[in-house]
Amino acid sequence: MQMTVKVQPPKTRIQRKNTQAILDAALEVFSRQGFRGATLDQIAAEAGLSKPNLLYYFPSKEAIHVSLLTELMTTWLDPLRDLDPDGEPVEELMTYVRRKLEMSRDFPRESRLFANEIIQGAPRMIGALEGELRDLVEEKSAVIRGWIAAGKIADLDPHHLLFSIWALTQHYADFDVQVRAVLGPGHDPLAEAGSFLDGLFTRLLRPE
Amino acid sequence: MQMTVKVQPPKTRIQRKNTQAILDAALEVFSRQGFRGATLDQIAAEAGLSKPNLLYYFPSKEAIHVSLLTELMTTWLDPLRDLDPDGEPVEELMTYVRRKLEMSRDFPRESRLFANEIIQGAPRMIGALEGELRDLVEEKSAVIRGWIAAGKIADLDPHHLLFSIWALTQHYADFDVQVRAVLGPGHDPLAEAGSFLDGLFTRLLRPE
DNA sequence: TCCTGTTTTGACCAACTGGTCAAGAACACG
DNA sequence: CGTGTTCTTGACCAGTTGGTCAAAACAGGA
Repeated sequence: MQMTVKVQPPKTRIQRKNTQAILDAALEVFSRQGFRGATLDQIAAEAGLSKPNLLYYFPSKEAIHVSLLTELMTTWLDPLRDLDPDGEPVEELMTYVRRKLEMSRDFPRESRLFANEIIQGAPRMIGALEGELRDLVEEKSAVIRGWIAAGKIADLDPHHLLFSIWALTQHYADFDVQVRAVLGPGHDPLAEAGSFLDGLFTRLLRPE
Repeated sequence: MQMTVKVQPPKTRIQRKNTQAILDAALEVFSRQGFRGATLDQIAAEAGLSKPNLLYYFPSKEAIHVSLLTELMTTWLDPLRDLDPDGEPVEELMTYVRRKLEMSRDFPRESRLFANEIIQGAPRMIGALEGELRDLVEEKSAVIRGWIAAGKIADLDPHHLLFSIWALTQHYADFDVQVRAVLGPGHDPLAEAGSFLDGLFTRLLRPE
């Protein structure tokens, strides 16, 4: 029966290959078109499979989308999870910024998938945002407040500090087209962003 | 004939009222669902009109979308246009930041419409981005470089400075759902963002 | 009041959408 | 090689989509 296919990690070689191809194709299409704008035909074509074949591996369009979002939520938060309370404060935060920017460079489709979901009102993620994400942010905010109290970094609202890191790094993935249009050819947006954000957060975090 | 309706600003009272209702409804729907995800039925329902009646005022779904984007492009760039080369540099840039944040507060749907279009790869806006927008950015970048050379503000890449302003302010409109989920109840995200960004850009722009 | 131009709509259409199904093709393995 | 399982697909379906059209309802000036 089919349950095996979706509940547990795929077993056979073919299953592994095809579910991966489907998720990859779906990421491509969903990240550009959003959930409603994407069609199973597009995803099937992109994956090099027939539409009924897609639906052999996933029970519905929604299931593919949810599968992507679930996987994303975990890996997306990893860099923040790694923020070490016992590390050197400025260095810890700068590392976080750099890792987030690397993710914009290496996984722009994932970033756009996420952006699409949020802009839509996060119909399938609101739970995770108010649960997992909120808890993690609360935990790390406490750490940051500790650093501030210890005079290690400037006095900034931890929530909005995190928002600013998200906004500034994800912008280079989500608005990539605009960034490139404005910069014109002969630029490496992500490399430039690297040194710009390095300077920005160095200034911002430095205690008075 | 119909041409009159769309080419020139509507003439009769009814035309003015209905085209406005349509554009407003379309903004609501497109900004949440993106172009492909939005349907004429949704827009018609939101506008309180029948679908054929929509198509009496606009020749197609695409025409409504283009109409919104065109209007948006102008008003969206106004604050940047107002950046005064002869003003006090830090004050000019802070004013720009504040106005952009006000737009996120007062026109979040417009911000999301724009974000949707860019994330999709800007199929209907790439021209404006590489033309109008790029030219304006180039002009203002020169102004900013002048301010830097005069030692009035810190030495920052003008392009990426502008990107950072866009990213930080629009984040509060586009990712509103996430911001509220993380902050929880009892917060006024936009107000807090106001003072946070004020502090951020004060530190950032201050010459060493 | 009547008449002309404007506005509105029900009925309709072809293309597309997510999803089903039964039957066939490919595969694994004794 | 045979056979049970996994994989693949063409044909199909009902609901939705953008868009058309002719006819009806309406507005407002003479």
